[in-house]
Amino acid sequence: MAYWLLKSEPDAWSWDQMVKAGSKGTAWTGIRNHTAKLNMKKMKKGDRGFFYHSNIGKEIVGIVEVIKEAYADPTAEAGSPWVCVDVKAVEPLKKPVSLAAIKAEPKLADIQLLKQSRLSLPAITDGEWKAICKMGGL
DNA sequence: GCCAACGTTGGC
DNA sequence: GCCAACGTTGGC
Repeated sequence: MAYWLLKSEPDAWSWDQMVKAGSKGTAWTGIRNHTAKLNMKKMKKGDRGFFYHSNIGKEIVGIVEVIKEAYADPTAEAGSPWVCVDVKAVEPLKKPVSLAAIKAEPKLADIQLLKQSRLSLPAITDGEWKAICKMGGL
């Protein structure tokens, strides 16, 4: 089981919309970055990810689960290499974990989210996952 | 194959 | 609105 962090601008797609999509989930499309694409191809059904609000909020608000592995992104040009996955909301964090809190936590100093701030799909290690869940009250 | 210019993301 | 990080493009 691997862990990920999915960035989304709440203006475009928020946690509330993720929850409303229910168990059918939604396609997480629009990734146009090769590092993120490679990570997406590693995502397996059942993997979990944090749902992070970028720009507005700048905090982790919930947990999602991969329900469909990488396939051709329907929002990309036909024949382009871009892929997407389907994810569904699992549960919200009891207490959102802000970017400031992540930066302040020594255990999270090496987290890819901070190392590559522009990457929309960083990986999360087991240790980081546990630490953030705890910070989020789970 | 290098590097400058430029565009985009995302935090502040 | 600014700027740092960084990916991409295009000239050489």
